[in-house]
This record gives sequence, C-alpha cells and structure tokens, in this order.
Amino acid sequence: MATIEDVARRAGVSQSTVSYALSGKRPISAATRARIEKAIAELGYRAHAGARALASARTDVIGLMAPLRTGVDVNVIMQFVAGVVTGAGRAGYDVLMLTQDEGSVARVTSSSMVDALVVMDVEDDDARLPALQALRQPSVLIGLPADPHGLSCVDLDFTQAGASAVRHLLAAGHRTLALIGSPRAVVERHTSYAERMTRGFVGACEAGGATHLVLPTDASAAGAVASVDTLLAQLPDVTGVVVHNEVALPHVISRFRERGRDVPGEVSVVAVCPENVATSLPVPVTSIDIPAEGIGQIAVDMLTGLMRDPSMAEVRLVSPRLTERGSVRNLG
Amino acid sequence: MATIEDVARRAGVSQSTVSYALSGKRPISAATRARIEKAIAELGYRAHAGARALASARTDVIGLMAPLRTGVDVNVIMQFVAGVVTGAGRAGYDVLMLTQDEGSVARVTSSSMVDALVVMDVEDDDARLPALQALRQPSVLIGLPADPHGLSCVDLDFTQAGASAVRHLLAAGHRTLALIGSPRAVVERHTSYAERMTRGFVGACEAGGATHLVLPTDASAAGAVASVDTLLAQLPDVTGVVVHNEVALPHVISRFRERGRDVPGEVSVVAVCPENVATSLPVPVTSIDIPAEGIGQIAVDMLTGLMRDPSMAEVRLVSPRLTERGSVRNLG
DNA sequence: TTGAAAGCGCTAACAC
DNA sequence: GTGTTAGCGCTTTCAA
Repeated sequence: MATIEDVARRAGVSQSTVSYALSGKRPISAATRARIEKAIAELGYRAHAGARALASARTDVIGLMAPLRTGVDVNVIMQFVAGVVTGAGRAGYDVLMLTQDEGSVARVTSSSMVDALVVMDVEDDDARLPALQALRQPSVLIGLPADPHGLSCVDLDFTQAGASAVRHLLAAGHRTLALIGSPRAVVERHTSYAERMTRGFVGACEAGGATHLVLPTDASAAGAVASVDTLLAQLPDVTGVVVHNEVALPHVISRFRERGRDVPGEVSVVAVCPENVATSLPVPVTSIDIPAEGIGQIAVDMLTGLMRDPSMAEVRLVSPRLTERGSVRNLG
Repeated sequence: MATIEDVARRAGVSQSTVSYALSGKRPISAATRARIEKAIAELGYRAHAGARALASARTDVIGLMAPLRTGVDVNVIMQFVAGVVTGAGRAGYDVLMLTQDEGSVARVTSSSMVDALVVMDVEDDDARLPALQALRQPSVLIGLPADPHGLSCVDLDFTQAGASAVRHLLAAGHRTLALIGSPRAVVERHTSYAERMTRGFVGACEAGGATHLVLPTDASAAGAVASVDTLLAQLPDVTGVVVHNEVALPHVISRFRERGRDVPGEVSVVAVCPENVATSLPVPVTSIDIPAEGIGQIAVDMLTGLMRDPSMAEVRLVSPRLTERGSVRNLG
C-alpha cells in the first residue's frame, strides 16, 4: 500500500503538503494540488485509518448498539440500523456494530475505536446512562429514558402517538378501546417506547372517558390470538384497537375475523408501525408511521452536532403523523 | 487516557514487557505479570486501537456487507448479522457495517480499517467477486455464486433444500407441486439462493415426474395472494407447495384457506425459513430451517482460518434438515 | 504557499 | 525473563 510519503515524493512536495491538501486545512496552490491529486490517483493512495486515528485522535467511526435478538420488530430495528448507517455514510462516518453486552461500550470507547455512540433499545431507567454520560465520546440515544442524564435523545413521540391513535378512534365514535402492545418481556424491562405508548394510550382514554384495556402481546401469531381472545373475554364490546406490535398485527386482524368481528366492520384498528408494514397487509391499515430510517439519520446528525459542540445535548421527539387507510369505521 | 508507557512506569517495567504481557507472545514471570495487571487495572488502561493497528498491521475488525434494504426477509438477514457479530465477538473481532454501495469495500480495505470481509446477498454472477479476490484481506461470501473465483463461501445448501422439500412431498404422495419463491426482483438479479432453490425444486420435480410451477412472489400479503391465485388458476389440482418466502408464508396459507383449500387438508406446505418463523404461525409449518445465525458464525470461523492460512479457501454448504410439523398430509 | 520534524501509542526485532 | 529502540503512517506545530 502506498503511503503519504510515496505520494509526496511522486508529487515532489512534502508530506505535510499532501496532508493539508487532503484535509483542506490550509491553502494549496492549484498547481501543487493538481500534482498531488495526480500522484494519489496513480498510486491509488488511501490514508491508513490507524495512523490517522493515532495522529488526529479521531477515527471517523460511530459505534451502534442495536438489539440483535430476533423476534421483536426486527423490521423496525433494521430500519433504524439502515438509517444510522446511511446517515453516517453521508456524514463521512463508518459504523461499528456493538452487541448488547455490558463490556463492549467501554471497550470501544476506551480503546478509541469510535468517536461517538448511538444506543438503541433504551429502557426507562437504563443502567447504561451514567456510564455513557461519563464517556469522553458523545452519544445519542434512540429512545427516551425517564431521566436522560444530560444525554441527547431522539425518538418518535410515542406518548403523542398513543394519544393520537386514541383521539382518532374517539373522534370516530369509539368508546371501548384496547392497546395490543409490545411483548410482556419488553414491557417488563420498561423499554422506553412501550412505556410511553401505554402512557399516551391510557392518558387519552381517561381524558376521553373511554373504557380501556392494555394487553402486552407476544410477537407471534399465538401471542396475537391469545391477546384477541383475552380482549374479547374481558371487553366483549370493544370496537377500537390500537396495535403497537408489528409482528402480531396481521394475526390480530385475522383473529378478530375468525372470531366473527370484521375489520373495520365491527372492530376498528389503528396500528403504530413502519409504513411499509401498514400498507402491505391484505387490508391496508390506518396507522401512525414509525419513521425509523429518518430517526436513525437524525441520530447521526445530532452526533455530528455534539462532536462539534458537546454542550449541545437535546431531546428530539418526532411528532406522530396518522394516515387514515380505511381500517377505522366511523360510528357517528 | 492511560498509555502503555504509564502502565510500564507504574509497574516498574519496560513498555515492551507490558506489550508482551498483553499479547502473551513471550513468557513473563508471574511476579512481573501480577504487577502489570495491577497497574492496568488501576489505570483502567486499554490499548489504543489505532496505534496498535499502525504498529501491527491488524485491526481486529471484520467488515460486513449486508443488504440493509427492508422488505426482503429482514428476519433472516438480521439473524445472519447477529451470527456474524456474535461469532466475531467470540473470536475477538469487532464488526464494521458496510453499505451495499460500490466504493465502501475499497475504502475500508485500502485504508486498512478491516482485516477481513463477510459479504452477504451474493448474486449468481456477482460483479464484486474479482475485486474481492484481488484484495489483500481475505473474504467469505454468504451465498454461492456460479464461479466462486477461489473465494470462500458458506450457505445453506439451497439446492438440496429445494430437492429435499420436493422429495418429502413426493413421498407423501403429492404429484402436482409449486414453489412460491423469492420476489421477482430477487430472482431477476440472480441472487444465489433463489437460483439454487429453484434448481433443486425443479430438478427433483422432474426426477420424480411431478407436474410443477415456480412462482416468484412479492414479500407482502398482496404478493402472496397474487401467487396463490395464479397458482390455482394455472395448476388447479396442486396439492403440494414449497414456500421459500418468509414474509409471504402466513398470507399464502390464509389465502389457500380463503380459496377453500385447507392446509394441510387440501394443500400441503413445506416452508424454507428460519425455525422461529415456522413455529410461531397459527398452524406450525413443516419446514427446512435456514440456520442463519449458525451460518453467520461459520463465516467468521472461516475468516479466522483464512487469516491464519490464506490458501484455505473452501466452499461449505450446510445440509438442510427438514422438520415435519404437520402441515404436510400423507395422500398414501 | 510550503517544508521540516516532533510526536501520536503501540509492536517486534534485537540485545542482554 | 526483561529492556532498548526503531519504526508503523499520519497530523500539526513551528519556521520559512
């Protein structure tokens, strides 16, 4: 591999001139720059990442801690990852995937493998927060813990999403509502988005005087069936359902039909899921989009902002947008 | 951050002794080793990754090129990624996620950001192969191109999987079969696994004298419905169906039922998908498992082998294993 | 507008 | 069993 010295020699300039030509940190005459670029092209030169990291104390790599376990809305997670990776690419960064295990954050940060971190799957009272805040490198959470500890966060405003779904159903005349939510395991770890979704749902139901029920639901056909059956047993006159569980969604709808409740004839459904999920079902479903890819990109933007000015920590909640697709029936 | 020099000073030894204690590349007396470990612990020392990469010409990072676009069996892809990441972790490597775009492989390899590459979503006649083979760093493909160019490959033996599914149906007395396969776009790019699946399916049908039809199928409910309808129009007396399309699978089964063909009463189904997909449907489905996570780990093992001895290139095809779960009816 | 040279922190000869 | 030291390839003062 060619080194910067090879380039310098070939272009008849000094190493530092090549370096500055590359970084643009000082003016280079057009003629010199041309010779350097020619040499670089001829040699196929690329700066050695390790050497650059050593000398400059930056790696241009972002660490991404994503829940890689399967089963739970893989689709959404994948979209977040895609958003982070493409956003990072556009900003000139690469992405190092980290497993969920304890040590990996400490390892990659203290060995200077990454300049910054994006952390997904945040819990309401996440144990990692103090450690993250103590880091030399800035981090952005995808999710919103109860106390952000001065860390930057970005997420869909799930509280508003839950409330907005309910208000949409209330406006259509529904008064007996249910939330078919995240798997029990997710709820029990107090995962931030599940918590907020529930809060928004319950709050709006209470404000609107609606009877309501919250059902944690396994991300499987069986889970969907169980929840629908429980729901019909406990709240037989339910007419409006909010589904925040991408995997269960199609099975929830089928199960309602099997139980003789047509959607949207007898039961209206509002889903909270990525748009492609809502539109690719047999019957298009009215939904609040989880703009996962966009949020991933925002996370990277926030990170580059923080690297410029570490004091810029902020919380950004993307407002939910509900799209009516006909799975809600107006009882008015 | 503490440096190796800080550790050396604190332990009263030389830098190289610390380095050797860390790498185990030469014997260190127990007493010295103890003092070094104490110093490391007290200082919270971690080697600077860039400095190490510069001096040793290795990064302990593996690049992973995964198709991050959504829609196409995200679940499977996620499991591959999880397998690669956990396998890499166990082998002492981190994983750098690369986007599908042209330049990224050249960028990370020629700047020495990675020691090796795992490449997913391989096409039958993949344009990237010559470039991969010319690299300084070894690579492993997940998938099997027509001509591996001397590169290492690992995948489920989809040819066998297709054949095995057909033979299972033939053995149960079915004589009119269909393959509900990957999306047309995937097929048209000649994605390796789709190609091989079709080959295995068709080959075994012909060998067994079965009437057969292959239907590329969109990864959506609509796609599933369209394929089932086409199938029933073109091959009304079909009794055995192989489904190699995780997303379509549940909708295929529902659609058969809507069309008055019970599964497995009138139509028998063998799926090719990850086990968790086959078992979490309303009716458990007889399937050939895609052991994605395991294959991801094997890919990493092969990579570490290649880094030890670059001449060890090989093709590994994992034999399919069919699990009967009751969605195939014996017509005997 | 350019060059010389001092590190950045680590590894791996080489020497004892 | 341990120490000395010459790089690895780049960035960035300092000097001109």
